[in-house]
Amino acid sequence: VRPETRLRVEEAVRVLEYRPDHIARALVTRSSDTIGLLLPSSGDSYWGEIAAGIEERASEAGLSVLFANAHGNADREMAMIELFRAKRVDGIIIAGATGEPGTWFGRRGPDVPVVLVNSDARVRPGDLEAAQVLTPEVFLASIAGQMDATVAGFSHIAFDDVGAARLAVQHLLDLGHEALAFVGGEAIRPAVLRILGFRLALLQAGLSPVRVETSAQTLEGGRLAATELLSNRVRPTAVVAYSDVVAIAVIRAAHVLGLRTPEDVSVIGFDDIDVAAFVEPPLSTIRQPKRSMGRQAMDALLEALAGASQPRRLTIEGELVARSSTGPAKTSPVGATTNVADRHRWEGSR
Amino acid sequence: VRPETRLRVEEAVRVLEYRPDHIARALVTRSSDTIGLLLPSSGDSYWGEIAAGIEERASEAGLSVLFANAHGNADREMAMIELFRAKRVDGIIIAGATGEPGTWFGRRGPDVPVVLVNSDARVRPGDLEAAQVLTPEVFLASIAGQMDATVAGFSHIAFDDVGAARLAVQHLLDLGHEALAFVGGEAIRPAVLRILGFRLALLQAGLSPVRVETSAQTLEGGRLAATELLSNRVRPTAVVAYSDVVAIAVIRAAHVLGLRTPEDVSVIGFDDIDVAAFVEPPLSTIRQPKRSMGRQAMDALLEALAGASQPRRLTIEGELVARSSTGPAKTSPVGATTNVADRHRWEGSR
DNA sequence: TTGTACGCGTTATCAG
DNA sequence: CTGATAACGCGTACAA
Repeated sequence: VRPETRLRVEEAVRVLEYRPDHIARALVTRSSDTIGLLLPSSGDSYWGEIAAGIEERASEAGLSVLFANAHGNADREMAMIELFRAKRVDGIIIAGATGEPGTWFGRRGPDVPVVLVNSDARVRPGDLEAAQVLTPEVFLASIAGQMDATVAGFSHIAFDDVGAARLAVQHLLDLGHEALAFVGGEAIRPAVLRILGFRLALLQAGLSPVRVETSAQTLEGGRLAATELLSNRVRPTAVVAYSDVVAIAVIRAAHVLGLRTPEDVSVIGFDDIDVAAFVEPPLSTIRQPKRSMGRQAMDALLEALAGASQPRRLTIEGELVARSSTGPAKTSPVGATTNVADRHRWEGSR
Repeated sequence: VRPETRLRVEEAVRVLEYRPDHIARALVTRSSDTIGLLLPSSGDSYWGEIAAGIEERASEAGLSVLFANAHGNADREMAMIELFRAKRVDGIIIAGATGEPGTWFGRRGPDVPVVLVNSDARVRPGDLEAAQVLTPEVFLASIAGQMDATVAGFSHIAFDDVGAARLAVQHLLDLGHEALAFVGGEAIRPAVLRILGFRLALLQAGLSPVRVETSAQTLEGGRLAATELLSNRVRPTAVVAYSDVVAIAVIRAAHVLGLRTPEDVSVIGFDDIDVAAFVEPPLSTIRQPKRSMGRQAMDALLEALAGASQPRRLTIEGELVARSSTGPAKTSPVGATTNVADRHRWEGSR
């Protein structure tokens, strides 16, 4: 370009305050430089962190993000995906999906790359019960095929829930605990898998769970479930909570019942949300690298956008963060252990 | 439309899987049915809740939301506003802005409606010191004009920080406390205003603050500041923390120093974030209706979009939620009160 | 009621 | 290297 012309143009840009119109550009290039992000909810620091990682990476790559909350509602999830497509987004990231991926797109399949975060598939009715009753190996096998099928064709960044739960149990075992219970988590995939990992690890150690008490994965739900569990005559010495949020509720419920943490009952959670280190006592937990997972989800989408033909599958491992809500098991408080042993025998035999 | 033709069209829609192209539509209607949302960060449950309220209302109104995190960086803030305009959003909501609204748009002013949430203006260098040193009335007057000027032309939904701080102090006063300190909050507007309300309320009661210890508004920042404050020989009997996050850090720091809450030191925060009720002890706080504020911000934008000529100004009042982190002041532990009284005299006279 | 032409602000293509 | 012109898919206005 002739320098003189260049200057004249630049001057014109200045006085007219010209800015390229991305809408018109998108119409002709058929690319909006925008991705769609669907979350269960943005008010929650867990999904918020994942969203932050996604936005961060997207922004680096020059993409904007259109976001919506699905509120765990499969219909709304579909509607939003439809909207994203109408808005001609270049790609879609769906976190914590509750619907059935197979139904999201019509006969021709997805017309834009899709990456899933922690949402491999819908839990089928009965899965939660199956996870508690079936032999873990049998259940794991049955679920594995189902996962692959429903998620076929999508990239997927998933936390290793089974492995994380095993880590949690192992930590408690190392501290000498033998009477373990699981609290919280409804019929959603991560809960099913954490319960599974919990049972698997216990089985390997030759133990049976004292109890698996499911509940809504909220503070209130956790409180209710924990109160129920801990006011029982036969108490666990340690509880694995579905999440840090539930763990905080469990500690609180224990406190209300006059039980100290970790002296009377150890509690471990999952996720390592930001307040975990600052509650009283500081929470032991299995850390989930949320921000990094968000970035990796965006990386996978970027790859697909760049023309990768194979969807990317990534399993993210958790990491034990041992703080103060877990401690050594009391050295045989006679009466209690007898009861617990009875309970074990009963649970193990059904 | 003739019913027969209608059916023929609908059939065609079905077989071709036709969906209207919002991009092409936006080009001609000059309206993208999308708004831009700029947050300081989405990983944080405070802004996340506000975002949730905004998204909820926007969705009801049939609008999508394009979001970005500014990370408290004024340059990035400007860049994102620029991007939003290039993408032809119908309106912009900016939460927790750190930049100078006057510089966001060129000579001609904003070309789309803008609503601000809790971000009336930039704090000028010196404001934080002024808030601590000046007579509150003088400072308040000086700041009021400045706020109106920088925010002129924008709608604004703002939490009443001054009033909220007065509520917090009043609560402590009612419990018999006389030695109060403020902890946390850097040179950002809400901190300046909360410190102001804190001083104002104390002044009216004829008291002086034991200390105002500023810090980053993070768990770590709060911990450092509180440790510094509480390891001093002259300790307050109650502390007003900049936020719930800081309050949690203060309680933790107190605990590490062997101080019990609320027996040795009462602590109150602001915001009522979701874990506030579940930390140990449950936090007393001034609740901020975050989700509702988000909805109201969106309402203001919708109003402007509908053609309202006047920007909407809304001040949202806080609400005291008294839980267990605050308790009655100890009835005159002689040695301590003498010291505190001395300190008062010294502080008041400077 | 139905069909047709034009323009929205770009990019891409092709002739000068 | 420059300048003109044709799409992109939709709304709108007007003619048939």
